[in-house]
Amino acid sequence: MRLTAHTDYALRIMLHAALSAQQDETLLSIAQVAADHHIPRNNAMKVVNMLANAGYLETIRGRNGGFRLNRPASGITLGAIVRLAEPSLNPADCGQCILQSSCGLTAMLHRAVAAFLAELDSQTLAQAAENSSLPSPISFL
Amino acid sequence: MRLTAHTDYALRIMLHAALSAQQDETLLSIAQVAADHHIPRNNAMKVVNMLANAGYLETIRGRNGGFRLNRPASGITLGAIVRLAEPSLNPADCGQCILQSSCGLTAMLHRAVAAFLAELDSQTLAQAAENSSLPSPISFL
DNA sequence: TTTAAAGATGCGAATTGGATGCATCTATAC
DNA sequence: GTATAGATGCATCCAATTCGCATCTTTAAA
Repeated sequence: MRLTAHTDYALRIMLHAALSAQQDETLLSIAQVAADHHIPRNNAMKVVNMLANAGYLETIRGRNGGFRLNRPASGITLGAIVRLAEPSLNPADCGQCILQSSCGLTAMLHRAVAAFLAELDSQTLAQAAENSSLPSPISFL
Repeated sequence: MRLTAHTDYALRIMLHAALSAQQDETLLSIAQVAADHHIPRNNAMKVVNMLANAGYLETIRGRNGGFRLNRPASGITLGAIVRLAEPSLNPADCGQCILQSSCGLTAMLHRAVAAFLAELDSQTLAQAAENSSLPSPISFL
């Protein structure tokens, strides 16, 4: 019953981007955000890339590049981020089970996952940001 | 977003025990159930032990021993089994996060997990058994 | 036009939780 | 007393995940 580290990172990075967007239009650098959150730089890159490919972030290459939210935080749900980042949303692998189709558990598990995601779908990144704040200074080596 | 194999096994074994209890009072043997479900015998033992220690199963040692439900299937929820078997119900490890207490995500994640478990709490093993049936013969090598 | 900064991407190593097997012990029926 | 079946601890293995390295592309500044 755990999310992968990538999903965790994705949520943090998106929240960070949302909080940053509240203040100004400056770009965030992957390296800086990774350092701030103690996330390995390469992992942060992969997560930012994934989020950018999905349209949630805008990335600008080259010197003075970086990334920022690509659309309003009010239009992005936490559920969407989790769905994107999580490699599997099947709590169990029923493929080899002898009960197969005559099993009352699978339907139940699906409903439980649906409830989990529904809860996350009910809150937007903007709402999550309202209840959050970045420590200042954000970089406190 | 996966349950561990042990949790999966626990659900299957409990369902199996419930279905078996519907028919007669005979004991199930761990070895047999493990073979039926293609679960490694040692793992099945550990799961049965865990379930027995938690009071869900009764185990009888020695020759002609085995196990069976220790209380009515109508009084056991799927949520209870999952809570028991799952080693962690924290979808993310927030321990080292710089956002710490000023993070709007943790509360949300907790609510999502709560929704997941609530859904599983809403159905009993007896109800799950109603929608299930063991293949016959159960051992079909 | 050269250089430096910053993102993009693929590959492979390393780690770590989980799963499995082995050995041994205890209990009980026959 | 012996065979069977569960109880339990230890050791090993395995695979998903995580992480780092190397290399490439892009773009702004010098």
